[in-house]
Amino acid sequence: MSSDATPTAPAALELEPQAVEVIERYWAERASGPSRKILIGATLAFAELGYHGASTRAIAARAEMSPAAVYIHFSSKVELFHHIALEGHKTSTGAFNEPADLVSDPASKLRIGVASFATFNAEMNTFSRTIEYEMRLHHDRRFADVWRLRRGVEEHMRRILQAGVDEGVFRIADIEWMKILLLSNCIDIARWYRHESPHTPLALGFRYADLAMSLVGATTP
Amino acid sequence: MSSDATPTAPAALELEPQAVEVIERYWAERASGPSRKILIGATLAFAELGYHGASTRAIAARAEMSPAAVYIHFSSKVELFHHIALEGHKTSTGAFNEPADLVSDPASKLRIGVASFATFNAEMNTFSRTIEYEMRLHHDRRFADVWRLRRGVEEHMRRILQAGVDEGVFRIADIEWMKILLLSNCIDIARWYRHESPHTPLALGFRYADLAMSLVGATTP
DNA sequence: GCTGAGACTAAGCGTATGCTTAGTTTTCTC
DNA sequence: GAGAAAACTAAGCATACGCTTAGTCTCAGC
Repeated sequence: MSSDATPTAPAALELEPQAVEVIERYWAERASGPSRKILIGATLAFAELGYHGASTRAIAARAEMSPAAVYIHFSSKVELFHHIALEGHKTSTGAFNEPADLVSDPASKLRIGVASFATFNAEMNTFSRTIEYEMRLHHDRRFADVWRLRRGVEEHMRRILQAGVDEGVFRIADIEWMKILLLSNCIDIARWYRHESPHTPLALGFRYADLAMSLVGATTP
Repeated sequence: MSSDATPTAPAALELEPQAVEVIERYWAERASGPSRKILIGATLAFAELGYHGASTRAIAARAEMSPAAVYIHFSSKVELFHHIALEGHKTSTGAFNEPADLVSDPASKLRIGVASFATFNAEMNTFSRTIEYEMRLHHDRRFADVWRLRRGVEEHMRRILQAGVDEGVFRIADIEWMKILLLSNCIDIARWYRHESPHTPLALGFRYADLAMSLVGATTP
C-alpha cells in the first residue's frame, strides 16, 4: 500500500498573471514598504496553497524576506490572515454599500449595489475566493469583526428589498429568499470568474444588475 | 510585536449535527468496515479543519483508530482526499445527469436536473462545500479525473440549453452565460445553505427549478 | 485448535512548522 | 558623524507532520 504513495507534493495553484497584478495593485493602495510586500506575498501564498498550506517560509519567500522579518510587522500568521481578511471584507462590503448609499430610491440602490458588488468579485476573483474559502475555518473571536461586516451587507440588501416592496416598485413574494439569491449570485462570481473570461468585470456587473432587476420584478423600465 | 501573539489555535469549525449525520449516511452507503470509519473521519476532519489543517492524527482520532491504521486502507493522505473528492463528484454530477437523462424534452431535463442538483447541494452542503473549496488546491494529474467530471456537467447543461433553444421552448440570448448562471446558482447553495434554514433541500430544489425555468424564458406553463 | 494473512498499534523517523533569539544592518534624528 | 531605534537575518527551538517499522492482535479457513 505505502509503496504506491506518489512522491510529488500537490503543485501550487497557478495564478492568472492578471490576478497577481490585481492583488499587487490592491495592496499598493493600502500599504507601503515591507508591510506591503508581506501582504502581497501572503495573499498570493494563501491563494496558491490555502491558509494552512502556506508556511511562513512560503510567505516570506514571496515577499523576498526572511521568515523572521514577517514577525516585525505582523505578530503571527493568523494575525496576518486576519488583517487581509478584514481589509478584504471592508472593501468588499464597501463595494456594495457605498454605491448603494449614493442614490436614494430602492431600484437604483439595487441596480448600482449589485453592479458594483458583482464587478468587485469578478475583478478581485482570486482574492475574494481565497478569503471566502479560508474564512470558513476561522470562527474564533479574533474574526468576529470580519463576520460582522458580512452580516452588514445582508442586512443592507434586505432593507433595500423591503423598501422596494413597500414603495411598490419591487414584486417579491419572499424577501429573505430574494436576498439570499441576489447575494449568492454575486458572491459565487468569485468562484467561477477568470480574467480570461469573455466578459469584463464591469460588463458582468451590468449583467448581474439587469438580472437582479428582473428577478425582483422591478416595475421601472 | 511577538508578545501579543494569541496563544489560542483556530478553533475547529463546529459542524451542524445534521451535517454529520448526512456524511455518515453517505459513506454508510458506499463503504463498510474500517474504510468507512476512515472516510467519515476524514470527511469530517477536512470539513472542520481544511485539507492541510487536518492532520492524519486528527483524521485517525475521528475514525477511532491509530494514524498508522489509515495507511492500511489508503496509501496517503492525498489519496484519501482524492477518493473522497472523486466519489463526491460522481454523486454530485450524477445528481444532475441522471435525473435529466430520465426525460427527453429539454424543459423537463432542465427542471428535473436543476431541482435534483440543487437538492443535492443543500442536503450535502458541508460535504460539497469542503470538496469545492479544497479542490482548488489540487490541480495535479492525480485529480484530472475529478476535474473531468465537473466539466461533464457543464457540457450537459449546455446541451440541454441548446436543445431548448433549437426546439423553440427556451428564449436565451447567450447560452454560455445562462449555463454559468444556472450552475452558479446551484453550486453556491453549498456555501450558504444550513440545515437550520427554513427550506428543506427538496423544497429548495423546486425553487431553483422554477427559477431556472423563469430565467430561460421557458414557454411551457 | 492451529496457522497464516490481514488488520492494527506504539514507537519512532526525517522533515516541516510557527516562532524566538542574538547578532547585524539600515535608517533616522540630532 | 554618532547614537538609538527599527528593520532584518541566520540559526535554532519546541513541536507537529506524513509516514514507516516491528511487533501484536484478530479473524478466517482448515
